Amino acid sequence: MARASGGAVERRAVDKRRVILDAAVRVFARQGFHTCRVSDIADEAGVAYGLVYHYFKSKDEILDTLFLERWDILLSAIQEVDRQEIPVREKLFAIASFIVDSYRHDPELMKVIIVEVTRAANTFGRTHLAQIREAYDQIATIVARAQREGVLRSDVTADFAALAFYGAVEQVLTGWIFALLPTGEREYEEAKHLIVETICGGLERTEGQRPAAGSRD
Amino acid sequence: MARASGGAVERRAVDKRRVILDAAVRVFARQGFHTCRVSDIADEAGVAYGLVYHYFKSKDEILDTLFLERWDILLSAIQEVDRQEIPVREKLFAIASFIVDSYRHDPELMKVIIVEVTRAANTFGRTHLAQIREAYDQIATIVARAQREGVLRSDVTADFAALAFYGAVEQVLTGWIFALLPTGEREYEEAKHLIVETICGGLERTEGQRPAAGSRD
DNA sequence: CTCGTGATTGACTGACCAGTCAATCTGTCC
DNA sequence: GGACAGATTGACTGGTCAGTCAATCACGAG
Repeated sequence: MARASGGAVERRAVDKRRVILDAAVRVFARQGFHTCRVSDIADEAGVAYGLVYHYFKSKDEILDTLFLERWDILLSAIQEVDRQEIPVREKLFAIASFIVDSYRHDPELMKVIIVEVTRAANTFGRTHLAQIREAYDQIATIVARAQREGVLRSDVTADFAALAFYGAVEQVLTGWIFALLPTGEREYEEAKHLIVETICGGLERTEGQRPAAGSRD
Repeated sequence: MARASGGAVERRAVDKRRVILDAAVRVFARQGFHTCRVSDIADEAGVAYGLVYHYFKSKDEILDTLFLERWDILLSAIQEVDRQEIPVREKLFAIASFIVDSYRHDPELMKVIIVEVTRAANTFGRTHLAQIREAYDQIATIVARAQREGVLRSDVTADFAALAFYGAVEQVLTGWIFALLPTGEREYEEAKHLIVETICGGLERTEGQRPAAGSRD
């Protein structure tokens, strides 16, 4: 199937699959995975009900696909960041930036991934626990190296540090998703700095560091 | 109904309601709210199907009740902590302790609250967003006061600090719930310190603070 | 003993919806 | 043109379950 000559056919086929996936993002974001019907996705995509099952084995597989597509990109991005020869703080900033920018670029997709998979570890995320853990582990690796180099304190375990970092990021996205936090270009940039500042620098006022972003004493 | 003389009747009635609620916790924890059937709860409680609807308007109302009961206690606990005249760090430690101990005392209930409500803001938590926000706000208030007193830095907003703190706590509980993190008495105690240490002190190695692993000031 | 009220029972119903499938369409290849 | 393959359609089925309800029970009061 899909011989070299059949480019046009295959292109069209791939497109419909994509159309369905994109529609699913919108529907999941709007109604939630459990609440929506497969027919809602078909309607949103402007295709017949049955076509959804031509391209996907089940409703679950659609969410699955959406998550894995995006999570793989995230994992690659973290690895890429880790390869660079820059200070931890910059690595963490780069990771926070990547995730925040993902949200900026496609809030609906990120909403689905966070709300329906990452934060729904019971229902659906269970299947993907390994993937999610992989992200934690990569971050922990970055922290552990910095600890060995003496840049980060060692009495907070790397695993725990990764948890706290990821927790802050997820919490911020969740805040945006449910409008607990104001959104906007400025807020996105600010959040990146705040996350890294909080996790690396800590909340307590110290002598050494007071970079004060336009602040007064 | 429930005349003064009818103590025994009322007691029995209240008990069955409680039996159903407790059974629901076990069932929700084991199978998840969406996956379980009302008949599973009835079976677990050892009562007839219909009795569940005698005490609760709907399946949702059971989860509702469970969440609100517990969340009210949490909110009171935070307020109580805030009333005390102790340093921020100790206040945050007390809050972290309360939540960790809640988990220690009743992991199934906390699992249900975290997984099915708090982390499931889309499906169910939406109804309780205001309650959840209330907890954030109370924490933010504590941070804000400490900022005014000059104990905490002011370039990280109080709202954001609360988010990061709560995020760390929730992330740790989630780690325990899904066995990403080892559980046990020692781990529970350790977690309380790590959360506060990370959020207040930050991950970076500094001159002033270096309370090596086992020690306390 | 009898009445009444609330507790308790579990069979039943009505709605919903994921997934199936047989029919039809579209385009390619020879 | 004919035949084949995959794309596309949407009506239909089968199973699931939340919630209802009429019947029965348990017990206190008079």
